[in-house]
Amino acid sequence: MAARFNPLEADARWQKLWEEQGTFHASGDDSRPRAYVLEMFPYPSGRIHMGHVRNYTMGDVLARYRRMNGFDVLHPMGWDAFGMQAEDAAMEKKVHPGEWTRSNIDTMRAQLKRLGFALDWSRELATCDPSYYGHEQALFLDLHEAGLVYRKQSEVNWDPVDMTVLANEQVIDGRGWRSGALVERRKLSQWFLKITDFADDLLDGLGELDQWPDKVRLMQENWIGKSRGMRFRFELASTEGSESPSTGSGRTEGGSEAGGMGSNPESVRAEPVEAPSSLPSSFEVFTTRPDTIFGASFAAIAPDHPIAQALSDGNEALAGFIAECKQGGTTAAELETAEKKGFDTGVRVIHPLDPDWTLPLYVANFVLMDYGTGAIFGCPAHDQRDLDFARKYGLPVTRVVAPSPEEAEEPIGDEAYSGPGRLVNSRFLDGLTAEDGIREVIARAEAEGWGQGTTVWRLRDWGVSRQRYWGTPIPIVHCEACGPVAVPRGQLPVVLPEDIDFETPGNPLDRHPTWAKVDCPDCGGPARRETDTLDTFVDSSWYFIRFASQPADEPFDRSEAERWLPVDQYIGGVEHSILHLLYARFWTRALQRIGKLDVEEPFKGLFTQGMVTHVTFQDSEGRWLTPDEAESHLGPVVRGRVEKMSKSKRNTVDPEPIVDQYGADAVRWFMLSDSPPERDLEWSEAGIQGSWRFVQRLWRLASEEADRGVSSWLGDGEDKALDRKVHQAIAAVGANIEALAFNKAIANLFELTSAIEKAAPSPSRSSAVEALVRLASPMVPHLAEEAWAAMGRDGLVAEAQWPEADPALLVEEEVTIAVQVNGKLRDTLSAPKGTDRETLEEMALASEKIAGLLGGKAPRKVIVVPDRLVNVVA
RNA sequence: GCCCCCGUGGCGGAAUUGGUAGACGCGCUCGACUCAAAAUCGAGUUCCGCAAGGAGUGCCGGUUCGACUCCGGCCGGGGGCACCA
Repeated sequence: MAARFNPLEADARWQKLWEEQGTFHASGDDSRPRAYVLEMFPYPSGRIHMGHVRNYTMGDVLARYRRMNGFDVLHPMGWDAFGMQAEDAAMEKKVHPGEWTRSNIDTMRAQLKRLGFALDWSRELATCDPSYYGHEQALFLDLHEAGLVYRKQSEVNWDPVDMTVLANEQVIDGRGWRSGALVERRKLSQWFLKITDFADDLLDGLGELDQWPDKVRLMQENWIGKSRGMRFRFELASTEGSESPSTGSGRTEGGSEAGGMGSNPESVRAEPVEAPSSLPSSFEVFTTRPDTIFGASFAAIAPDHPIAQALSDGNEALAGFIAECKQGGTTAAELETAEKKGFDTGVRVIHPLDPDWTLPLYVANFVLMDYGTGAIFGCPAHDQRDLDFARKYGLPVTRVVAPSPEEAEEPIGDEAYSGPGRLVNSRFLDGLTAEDGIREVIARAEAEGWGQGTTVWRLRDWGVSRQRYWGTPIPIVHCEACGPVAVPRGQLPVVLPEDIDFETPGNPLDRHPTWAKVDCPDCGGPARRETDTLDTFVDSSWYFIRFASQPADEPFDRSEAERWLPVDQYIGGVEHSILHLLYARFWTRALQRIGKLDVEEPFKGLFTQGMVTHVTFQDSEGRWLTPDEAESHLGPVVRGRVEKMSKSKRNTVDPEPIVDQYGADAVRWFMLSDSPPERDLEWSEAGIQGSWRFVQRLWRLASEEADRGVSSWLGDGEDKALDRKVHQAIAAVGANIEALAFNKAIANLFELTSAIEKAAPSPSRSSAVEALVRLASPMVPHLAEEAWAAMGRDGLVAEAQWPEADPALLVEEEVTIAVQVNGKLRDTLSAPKGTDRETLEEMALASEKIAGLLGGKAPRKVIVVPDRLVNVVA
């Protein structure tokens, strides 16, 4: 038997055999229980990186483990193949996005295959293939028919140089990430999916996802952002008479006389301005704290609120203020330090619970048009922003919530009080708790008709239009006569044209000479195709369904898909916690609502793995160096932080040469060892070498056993201690794989390996080696097959049974009992498992050390935990 | 600002319901084999101490016979969200 395991030769041989035999094809129609294991499919950006290797290795171990435990396993792979990078490449390298993408897919597929993943390649799909996106277009039309798709004008980030819409993530400090041009807000007609229809379901559904990380559920909960509260109307006070507000005060800086128009001589001779006639007589505000309504001291509206717009007509000061608000930076840091600014419009509004009480109306920079109603009432005593604002503009601050009756008149200082308490200074609400107060005010508002209880969501409908070429064409035709018309099903897929040009910025579909020109499917008149494509998140919102079932003539077969779904274990990066996972959940529920698929949640179990990190190096001028460069660099080198592998920091490690050098198994082993899978894993040369040594160690053990052959069965009889270790390892490795605690499963395997190495030859030892090979096979499958064959076992270890742990062998016969005095360890003793309390106490007190420490005195108390410890309280 | 997670040897990290802290790996030290090296094997490796012994899971306090684990208050690191009314 070869002294060393040679992965260069063995890996390919086994990979070929698995492929030829279809070892990892999902059957889907036999009697075995089914398991669907899925990792987030990759974007074909060029080459596989270590993050992929880690992600797919984890899924692979689980998939192989499930197969060995008698499951029919679906473990597919595909390509999230649409996206902007391909267009960027087209512009930079003058290659067609499709060509670039497909060639990347070929490269990456070959790289993945070299890692020996137990994937069902017969189900491979790429979202850029018309045989995929054509079905997506059909589903889009299904949702459209069901009223879950609509079109509306919406503001987008427009890059005037690249002539394209940018995602929020592509706007950096107000500029396009590529062109550097100042981004404009433009109104465009966009297609939207009604995800808000499902807001409550998506929120409630989180409660059922008990196999999801709490962190992800929390992030989705915050993203959906449900706020219960009340909407109510403020009537504008009459604008006639000396209180005429129409010119506004124009003050944007603080003044103590709030709304003190009379002091401004200009206002006296102000012409009666037209504003009131074009002004609505009332507007709505939203609040989560209707109980604090008697603490109101002002109302404020967003700069782009219709009333603000109307008032700014002919009021230059206000128009200027509004313009100023729009210029503000949008970065987190800028917002945090941004000053609360307002503009007193001079208009007054009537308090809904007291017609004689009016409040000044401000336009304020911190009120957002796209949340709630774009208008608020300010209650400075109990909201920090309102308090800052009130202090600045000299508005009254009235406490209406007090933690105790004694503090009812306690003035508010620099901090708003948002804690619990009872209502004060609030007329009929006095004495109520906040909750009761909220209920009471809503009840009264609803009875009197000026407001109602309501729920406001942070979640917005999903805008799916992208002014891009490399995406799924939206299957709609715009007819001059009929408006937007769905492309008839028989004409799907709407295929992207291949002959396009990227020389000019903008969407090539728009400029294509013929593609968009069509006849209206309804009236036959002249029409134009929708040239926007779908957000690529749509592509990834249903690929897991297509994996489960892929008929040619429809997106999926319902009963076949339902047999596999939901995905039992989904594994991927935490960066997809919100968007991808929320969209996929929405899409699945939408399909359920329209009766296409009876699945509520797509992913039963979710696991988010950590990143692969590596040290960074910089030279004296701050330039990033690769580890190789750092070694040979002549000047001083600064060893930087351990960071996520990235091209810009030059600390990436390409998996392929590593596989060339050490083989797939060593790489896989390293990806699983050391760090818990949810945390970051630091790549290191020492680490991969350690893995390589283990692979060889395992091989030595197996090949020695194979060489020894039948003679070992004539050995020294059973080795009970080793048998125990084997069965404990069987139980532990299995439990740890199921818990996705791969690092612990690895530790179990190390331990078993050491135990076997130390054991003398015996039948026990031979079967221990066989068990070890089976237990390690999900992690190091090539080596395991090689060892399995060398030991003369039939078939593939990939198809072998996972060994069964004998419960009788899981417990030790002799246990070590800790003996403590006052909780401190002083001695240990050995006793048969299950020794009774009295005996253990006697044994402990008989110990010389313990007797010495007690100094002849009787213990005050003795605590005995059977099979664990005796604690003597002196 | 709000929310969440995490602080354990030189390093990555183990530790069922509170019950022998440091499993396992990396690194390091010593030894064996070797002309030598690599590979491999053996022993050791929390800290202080020759030892007996003592201290020890970010810090301070509490509950308990007993706390890495539970509670309160700090400090430090990471992540998410954000003028969300």
